[in-house]
Formats: sequence, C-alpha cells, structure tokens
Amino acid sequence: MGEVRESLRELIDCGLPQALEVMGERWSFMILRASFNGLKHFEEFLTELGIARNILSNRLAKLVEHGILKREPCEDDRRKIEYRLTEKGFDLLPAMVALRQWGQKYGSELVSEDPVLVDERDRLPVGPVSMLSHDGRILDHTGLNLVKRDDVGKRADGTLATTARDLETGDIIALDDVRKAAAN
Amino acid sequence: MGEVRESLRELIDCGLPQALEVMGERWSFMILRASFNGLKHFEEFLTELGIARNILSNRLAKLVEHGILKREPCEDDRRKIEYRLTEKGFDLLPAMVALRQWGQKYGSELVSEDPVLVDERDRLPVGPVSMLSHDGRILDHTGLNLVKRDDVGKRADGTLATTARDLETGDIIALDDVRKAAAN
DNA sequence: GTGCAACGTTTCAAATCGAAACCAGTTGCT
DNA sequence: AGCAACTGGTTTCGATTTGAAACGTTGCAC
Repeated sequence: MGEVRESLRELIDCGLPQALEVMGERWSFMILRASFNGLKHFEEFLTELGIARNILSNRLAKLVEHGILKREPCEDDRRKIEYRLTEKGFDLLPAMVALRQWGQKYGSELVSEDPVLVDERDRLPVGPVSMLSHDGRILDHTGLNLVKRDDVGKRADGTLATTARDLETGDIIALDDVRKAAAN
Repeated sequence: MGEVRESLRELIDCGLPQALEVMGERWSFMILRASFNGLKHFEEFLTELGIARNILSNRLAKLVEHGILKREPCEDDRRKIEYRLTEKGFDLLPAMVALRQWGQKYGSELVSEDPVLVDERDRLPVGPVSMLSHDGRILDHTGLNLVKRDDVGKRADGTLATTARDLETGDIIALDDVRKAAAN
C-alpha cells in the first residue's frame, strides 16, 4: 500500500508540471506560434492574437523569464522591442506542432492550414509528429509500455510482456489499460 | 497592406486554438497523463493530482464532452465510474510526451522519470518526439519553412529557398527569422 | 437499517483575466 | 524647440475562474 502510494507520488514527478508551469498558461502556445510565424513586436502580438494588453505584457515577461523568448531593444527604433525565440523556445516546436496537428485532425471546423509547415529540402509538408523507438521506428500508443526505471531493457528474452504476471509484479503499470482501451 | 492583414488573420486559423480549447485548461494535460498511467476513478485523480474536487469534476466532464475520455459506470461496483482514454485521447500522446520531454530537458530540478516510457518491443526508452519529413527524415527547426498553401512542393529546382527574394514575394514567411534566431 | 465509500454539487473567498484608461520614452514633423 | 503620434507598458476595476470546504445522493456491506 505504501508501495502504491509511492508509485503514485512519482506520477507527478516528471517533466510535465515543469513544462506546464509556463506553457500551461492560456495564450502561451498561441504566442509561441505567432513568434515562430515571424511576429516580433508587442503591437503585432496584440492585434494579431486579440489578447488583452496587460495579459500579453505579463505572458511575454514570463516567457522571457523562462528563457523561451529573448527580449531586446530594436536598433533602429528604440521605442520598439524585439521578442524572438531562443533555442529553448524552438525546442517546443514538436509539442506545438503535435498539438496543432491533433487539433486539425479532430477540429470540428475545417481549417485551411495556411501557411503550411514544410520540409525546407523538398518543400513538402511535414508528416505527423511522432514518437520514435531508439532505433527509429514510429510508435503509436499500442507499442508503448511504462516500466519501472530499473526494468528498462529487461525481459528482452522474447516472451510477450503483456501477461497478468507482469501486472502482479508491478513491472508493467499501464499496459493492460492501454490494451483494453485500444480494443474499443 | 490588406495582404499582410490577411496573412496575419490566417495565423489564427489553424488547429492550435481548437486543441487549446480543451487542452489549454489548467490540469487537462495532468489528467491526460494520469489517465495514461492507468488511473481511472474520480477519487484516484483527486488524491493523486491534488486538484480541487469541483474543478476535477468540471475538467473530466469537459474531457468527456470533447471525446478525449469516455465515462462508463463500473460493472462490479455501480458507485464507481471509469474514465478511460479514447482513441482521440491516445492521439494526444505525442503532444503530451513532447511537452514532458521538453520539461525534462530544461527543468531546473532533476526529475527521476519513473516509470519510463519504453518501446514495447525491446523495452528500451523511446527517443525524442520528432517532426518528420514526408520521407521520414527527422527535422529540427532549422529544416523547416512556412510556405503558402499554393506553393507547397514548388521550387524543387534546387535553388536554396532562403533568399531575400523569397521574402519579398511573400513566399516564405518566417524562415529569415528562424535563421537569425538559430544563429544566436 | 446504519455506516461508509464514490462521485458530484453548492457556496464563498481568493486569484486571474480582460477592457479601458492612463503613462513614459521615442520618433517624425514643422 | 514644440507637438502629435507611436510603442510598450502599468493601473484600475468588473467579470470569470479557481480552490477549499461543506453538503447531497446513490450504492455497497453488514
């Protein structure tokens, strides 16, 4: 029982809350997207996103504070400030694009998707953002397990790792549920 | 000028707002994660996430309403309700995992990452969630362009598509900024 | 029936959001 | 120099959202 409690406690202890601390706020992702689309100035974000002035100010400050945007005064016009993505900000692209693709796939209204995100090399649209195995295979949720840290890589002996025994040993945690849900 | 206005207007018109309508709410991603980790019941989410009772009730209802979770009474104990991920819900995994990996990469506190998400086949941890080109190459932000819908696939003549001319024609929108930012 | 567990809803205070007004530094114009 | 306009904020205040705690309802176990 203390065992279960402990495993549950660890559910919180992952990167997600860290990420959500910034990106969980309303508008953060929209600002990120606008930024990636080339918007740089306060008034641009303001008129484009339709966000309230004070909120935008607050969000930009928070994004800068977290190192996702950098804020630097404009050279030629010192009234203006440039907000630009940092490397850390660009690293949010997979999450943003994945979210966007999901919204596109299931959104009620047909969305025009313009401009389109394309591969620079051949200018063809990017494929769906994917989870990859260590050797590059594309994985969907039916090919995923959650295992305790110590058991990573174990049981490579070929036995299918989806038996009741696995659940009893606490080895696999969510697989059974994943399977059942997938069957519907 | 009307031209610019129009292109800006289109920035909103993508899947992102659709996705954020549900997943932009505070707690939504945490509930999704907990659900993927095997939690099914109201009280489980409640004690695990430390969320307020009324908010949890509200969020679960909203997630069900949007088809991300399905709510069905428990067979053996009809007081209990089971909240389980739908296919639509599982489709949010790439976004969730990408967010989590980002948080892990940049989070100040070292996170234990346990349980670990592994490939079912070899039980090795999954790689980073990635954007892929149509033919499977992994792309980072330096390999991405935004082009107008009509220009997708065009200019496959081999000329590097990163000239000032491209920007003037309005063909490429954010590339220049991407480049500059990447250089810092 | 009594007691308790599971899942909500209601209530009310605190925090957050949003529209509008206000403010300060900078620029452009005359 | 003087002044209007532009840019990026901050302040103010009403509306919405959140959160803690109490209360309700249904179903199980004895």
